[in-house]
Amino acid sequence: MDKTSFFQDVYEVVKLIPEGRVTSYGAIAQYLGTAGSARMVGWALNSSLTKDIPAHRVVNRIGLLTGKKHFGHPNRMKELLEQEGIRVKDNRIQEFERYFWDPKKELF
DNA sequence: GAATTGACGTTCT
DNA sequence: AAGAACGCCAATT
Repeated sequence: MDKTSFFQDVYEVVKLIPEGRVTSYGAIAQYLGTAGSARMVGWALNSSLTKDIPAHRVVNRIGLLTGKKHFGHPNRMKELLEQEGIRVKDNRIQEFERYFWDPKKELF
């Protein structure tokens, strides 16, 4: 095993997120066993922007598009989510619980 | 090398 | 109930 490729693990999980689904930083962090370091997930995704990682499917615990500003343009993230059939109001995902994809439940 | 910040979340006050 | 503080760990300055 590597010396904790936290980032790479995050990429794996995010890439496994089905279309029309979303997850939260904490969920990924907990799945990786690094609960509490949800911030690192954000950092990881920051690097994922230049990769093939659909980071727009990852939001904070309340379904708020906190990282929209990192997509180059604030509306980019919202547009991407809506393209997948997810209803987004301002910066908040509607029925977040319904779209929530928990790796601990789906993958575990 | 120390201090600060950051796409969060939990817990204490 | 609402607000403030802390913890996580890496990257940037």
